Amino acid sequence: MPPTVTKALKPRKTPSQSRSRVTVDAIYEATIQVLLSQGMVGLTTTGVAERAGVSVGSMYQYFPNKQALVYALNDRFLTRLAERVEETCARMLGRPIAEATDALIDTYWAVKTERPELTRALYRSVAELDNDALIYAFAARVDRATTDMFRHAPDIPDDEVEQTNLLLTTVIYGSVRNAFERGLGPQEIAVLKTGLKAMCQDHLRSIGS
Amino acid sequence: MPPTVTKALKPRKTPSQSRSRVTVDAIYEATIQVLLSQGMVGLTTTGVAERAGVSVGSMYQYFPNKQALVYALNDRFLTRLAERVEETCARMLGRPIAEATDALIDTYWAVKTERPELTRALYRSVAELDNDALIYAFAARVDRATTDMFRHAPDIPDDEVEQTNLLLTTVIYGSVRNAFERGLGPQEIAVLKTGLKAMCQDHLRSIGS
Amino acid sequence: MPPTVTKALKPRKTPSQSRSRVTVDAIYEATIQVLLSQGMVGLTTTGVAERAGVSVGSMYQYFPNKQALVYALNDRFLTRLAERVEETCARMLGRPIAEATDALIDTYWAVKTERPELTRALYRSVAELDNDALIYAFAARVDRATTDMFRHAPDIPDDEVEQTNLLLTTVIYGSVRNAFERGLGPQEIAVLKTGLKAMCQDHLRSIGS
Amino acid sequence: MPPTVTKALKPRKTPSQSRSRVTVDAIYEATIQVLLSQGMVGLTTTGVAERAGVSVGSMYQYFPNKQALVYALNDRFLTRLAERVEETCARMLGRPIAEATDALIDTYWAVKTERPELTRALYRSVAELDNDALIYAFAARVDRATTDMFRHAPDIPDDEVEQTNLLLTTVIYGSVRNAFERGLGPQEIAVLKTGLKAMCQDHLRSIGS
DNA sequence: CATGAATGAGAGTTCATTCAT
DNA sequence: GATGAATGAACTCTCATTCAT
Repeated sequence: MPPTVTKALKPRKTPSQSRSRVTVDAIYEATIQVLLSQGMVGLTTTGVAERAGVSVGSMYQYFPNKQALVYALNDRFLTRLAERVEETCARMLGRPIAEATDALIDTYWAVKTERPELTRALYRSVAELDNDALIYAFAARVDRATTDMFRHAPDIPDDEVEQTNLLLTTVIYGSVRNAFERGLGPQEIAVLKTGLKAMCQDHLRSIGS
Repeated sequence: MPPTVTKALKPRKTPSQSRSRVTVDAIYEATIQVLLSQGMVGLTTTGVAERAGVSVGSMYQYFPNKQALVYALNDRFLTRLAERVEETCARMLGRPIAEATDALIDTYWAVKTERPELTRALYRSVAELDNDALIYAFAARVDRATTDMFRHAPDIPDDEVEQTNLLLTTVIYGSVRNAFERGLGPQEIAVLKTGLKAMCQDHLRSIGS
Repeated sequence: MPPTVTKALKPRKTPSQSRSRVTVDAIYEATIQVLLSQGMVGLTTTGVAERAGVSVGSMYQYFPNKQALVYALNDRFLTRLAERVEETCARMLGRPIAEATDALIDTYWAVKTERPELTRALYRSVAELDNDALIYAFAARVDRATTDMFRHAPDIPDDEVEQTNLLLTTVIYGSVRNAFERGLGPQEIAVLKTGLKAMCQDHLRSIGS
Repeated sequence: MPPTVTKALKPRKTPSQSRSRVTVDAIYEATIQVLLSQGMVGLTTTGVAERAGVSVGSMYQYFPNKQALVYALNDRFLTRLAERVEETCARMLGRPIAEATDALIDTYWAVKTERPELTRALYRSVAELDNDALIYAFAARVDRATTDMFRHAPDIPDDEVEQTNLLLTTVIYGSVRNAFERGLGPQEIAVLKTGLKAMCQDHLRSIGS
């Protein structure tokens, strides 16, 4: 059911010259700024270009259309996220499942905490259809990493890996997202993190016996 | 941080005459149809009016502007959701916390399952800023109901109610949402539900001792 | 080899209400004015709308895009032309070929003379690809009429009709067009008309014997 | 009524160095390619430069603006055409008018047949106003040649030369153009050529007596 | 001289909203 | 009240042209 990309959404060219690099980076940053301050609705091409101190024409030299801007942002963000998760999973290969899960939560939480507003802004931007494909792709990528991690854990039977992975990731990702969308204070956030970890541990202990 | 409403978003009047009622309902339904088939981007006033078999002018008789349409939809949906939760909470007043939690999950899950695509469409529509206020309001309302339920549970100390409520609701709402956004099959969905319930029970048992 | 139409080029709706009629007519006339004074290059949607005393939005209510404007103009013009030719052909059914040819030249010449600048402007506008289809269609229509006329002439063998028709129409249409494109004075034009008629007569006499 | 040139349309300099020569030729050829494949609408400066394997900047070294490109193309083509006609006329000096006319038709037809699509493309490009001047100039040049040829024919009275020239050239040029614009097959084209020649001969015989 | 990134005026098009009928 | 034609600000995107490197 993953939707198909109907438009060119990738940057026209990977910028290598220094001048281009600066321009592209300015555009990225401007897109984030505008997205945060005006939201998806207020994200206009001229607005972004202006904020980036660049002409519209220049922008279109690197991004074939408006969607490509947001797409690129999501791509960057998700790539970073996926890399982080993969890193963690690699580091936790062979460790007991409880430890692995804890590490996963830590990693996920950390990424979200780094630029929380950007995270929220991006979640919303996904409404523009074509990004769905991107999301699915990254979900699959991350899924592969965590599944692998769990499969190598010494304390979980092979035939439970899939199911456990599905449950844990769904609960973790969903809870983390929700935690950050509720506009809570840092204290409550901290409490939630501890609670989530506890819940997972309790459950793992319960099925482990 | 809750955003403030800057526009008139409510329907101009509560329609009481029968003819109006029909018109308004047609508009509601048309909005849903368009939202589902075209997404937020393709939701135009003329499009909705046409689908509803009503003139744009008439539509503006009942909804002062485009946002009001989506606002009303969210309002309806959230009201129904809140009522259902409140109902459950009332029914579970005084019951042990494990039972109460189970019932909460069942209720929440049931509401989502009823019109899953509409649910997703609405989630996305929230991107239009002003609906945030609505969401916050309903979150608070539902929170009051669940807190109340947990406070009357015989097996939980008063000073843990707030925390437990925050954790459980965050995890439940987040997980349920995530479960439905992943585009999973019914089997996996069912597995997830069972798993989520188990996790909550395990945790409650753990802190209960 | 006739090109295919790739866009909607026809007016959105045939205007029936009086207000619409006025609007559409104003747009037609404005398009002609702009086409004559600025040429195809200077024909902008806002320019036409302004000249017509109408908002761009209104224009787009009746014409789905810029091309449709020119398309409509060509359509109108060619329809009128075709009707005139068909009329003449009908009137000349059964007449000797010499007379028929003379009448055809007169008709064609008359149409061109009526609004010569418009004629030239339209010829040029055809450069916009999709109008080719229109041209082909009308060429075929007119061809049918003239072929029919010649077939009913008493003084031409059946197996020469096709060829004679092709030659005469090619020469007549081409010559008339060229005559008007050279920017000649009325005197020279008149001389040309006489000369063209004479040429055709001479040839017919020659092959008739 | 001949339009006036408002912009610099000629190449900046006559290229004499060998490197320049190659560049300019590449640009010429690229312009033709693009014109044929994309039409006048798709003829962009960057597109041509790319096809020519040259930077836009370089192109502007040789052609002051976009129009100059098309202008140069027309210039080249028309010059070749004029030269061919002048050649024929020179060769036919003093020959009887019938022969001369036949040769003229042959020449004109041959030029058109050589690169028919280019011919059509150029005809269309003329829509860009300023080329009109060019056309008029060449028309006059060719006219001079043919008039001269006819004036030296032994079998036509001096006071009929002008008129005959006007008629013959108008009919020939118009018919040839039309023949090639109708999208006919080679057979029909051949028939037309024979027919056109016959018509001219018949007429000349008729006025000659 | 060559390059091609940068420019930005201006084009086509959409759509929320109004108001004469 | 109902209608839907009219409005026009705002948006996305193109492309001829320039000029620092």
